[in-house]
Amino acid sequence: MARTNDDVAAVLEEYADLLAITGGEDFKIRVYQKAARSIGAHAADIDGYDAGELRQIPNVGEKIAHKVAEYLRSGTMAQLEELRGRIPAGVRALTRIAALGPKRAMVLHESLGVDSPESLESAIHAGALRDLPGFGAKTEENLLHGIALLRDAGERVQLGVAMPLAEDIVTALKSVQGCRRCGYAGSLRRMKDTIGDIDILATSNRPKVLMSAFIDLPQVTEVIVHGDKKTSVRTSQGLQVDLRVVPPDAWGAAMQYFTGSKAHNIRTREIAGHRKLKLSEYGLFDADTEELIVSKTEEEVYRRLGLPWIPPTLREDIGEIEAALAGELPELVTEDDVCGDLHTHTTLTDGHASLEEMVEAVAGRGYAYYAVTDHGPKLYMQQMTLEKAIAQRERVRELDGTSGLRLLHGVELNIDPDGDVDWPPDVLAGFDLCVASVHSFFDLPKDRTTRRLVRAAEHPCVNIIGHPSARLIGRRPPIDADWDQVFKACARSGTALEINAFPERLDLAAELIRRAKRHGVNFALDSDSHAVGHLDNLRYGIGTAQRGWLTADDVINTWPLDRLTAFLGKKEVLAGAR
DNA sequence: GCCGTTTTCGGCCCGACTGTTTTCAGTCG
Repeated sequence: MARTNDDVAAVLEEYADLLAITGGEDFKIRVYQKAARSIGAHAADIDGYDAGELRQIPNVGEKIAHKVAEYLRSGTMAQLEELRGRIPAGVRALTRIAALGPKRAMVLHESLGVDSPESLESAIHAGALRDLPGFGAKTEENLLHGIALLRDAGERVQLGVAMPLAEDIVTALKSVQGCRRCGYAGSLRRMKDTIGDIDILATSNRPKVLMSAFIDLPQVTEVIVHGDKKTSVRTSQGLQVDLRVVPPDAWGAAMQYFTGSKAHNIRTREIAGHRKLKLSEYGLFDADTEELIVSKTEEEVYRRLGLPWIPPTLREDIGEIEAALAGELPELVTEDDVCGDLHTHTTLTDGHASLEEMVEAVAGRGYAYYAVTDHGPKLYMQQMTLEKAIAQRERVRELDGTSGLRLLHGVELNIDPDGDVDWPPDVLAGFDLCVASVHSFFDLPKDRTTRRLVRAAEHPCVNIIGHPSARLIGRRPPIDADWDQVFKACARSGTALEINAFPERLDLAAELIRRAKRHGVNFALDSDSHAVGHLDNLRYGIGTAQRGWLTADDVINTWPLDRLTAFLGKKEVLAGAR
């Protein structure tokens, strides 16, 4: 479910951005950002809260509580509207360009009238930035690069944005009279890391009623086309949503068709052709007589093509058809296989929930074990110290075993440019597990980045390389490394690669997961939670792992605790033997 | 604008890099 909290957090972030662009006081901006994060991280849904209840949330004081209460009542805030009136939306979009913040965005707007990434690109090509103080040749180059990066992300939104929206729409449509079945298809069902538009499929004996209900949904701001079989709308986030209604008996064939991918469908239609069959969204037909053969379920459709049912996350025509024909489809890892989370944070560093709150939330998830891995001291802004880590460890030991949960005390180390990490081995040996991640120096030459990651992987105490490529979808490209060398080092040294489930990371990405798997690497599927609500993000990591063709056996946190601890302990044994 | 006191005002995660300057603002994590 898309939560009110997320809406409000987005609105407060927008307000903070607009304050920053208009030259607002730094501390004031930060307070709005902090309040946005606190509300986003607040465990309960704030829908219906009054100002008094809102004030109970950390970093929400009198002023912000009233603004948020106003938003909850009326759907907007007067002061936000005032700023929106002064600053074109495109100027805020400028700050999404890497290395361009609010200050220089405003300079560009005020002196050159730049009001979108596109107009900035034109201005650069026209040489308009040459005479602007503070903008040199290198800056122009960086800005063009940033604009290209933004364009590559295009109009697509992150999986973590599209999924809750699609689920809300499906839930709403299922309750409409006459609706028999409803579900999402397309790249969302294939769990791609970004989504261009949402495809929703339904069967109904009253399609007109369903379509009317669809265009009346509160999320809809624009109707693009409106018919009985297909209706397309745009939502307040600018995302297009297509609803297609098919006859009840065509559900399976339509689901297969609209799930795609296009490349996968071309292959399935080819196979149909070879068998003198014709496959469309309405069913599998005899090519000569046009007689319907099957259409009710996807399983039937695939079976009549001589194939087992192929999981949507594999349908990219990258070998799944061949594997299916050979009976060698992988038994994909599922959320039910996961026994614990191995990378999470608390308020000791940059998390928003205390150790106790996180543990309590996890206890309800049926995990067998759970690791707390706050940042090490090298991430200076977190102000971690060994004393704090040891105090946390004592508390972890006290809580261990409550609610049947085995607690592991870990740390997320920072990998420096040379591949070194925060603490010496004798300190690290005191942790149950060490995640090590890249948080800075993203632009090192490829050979240096490779050495850096290989050294980290070969460190006797590092068990998991966290978010290995350090990409931020639409904002920062992956670091450049000779990945095969890195994967070999991980396989050799018994270091797992993380699949970080945070929607803006999804790192490793599916393609690199497949490559790593060929080297025999193990993986850790982690939420990297900084709040209770983030624990649910794990499902996006599951989708990514499935797209990487992983089975439960590939993933160390599906293993029982004794096998996991043996894996974590093996590194030190290896190190001791050296 | 929030928080937490030394209770009504002062401090607010800290350090480093980049590109532009000629001593630093802007941006980032």
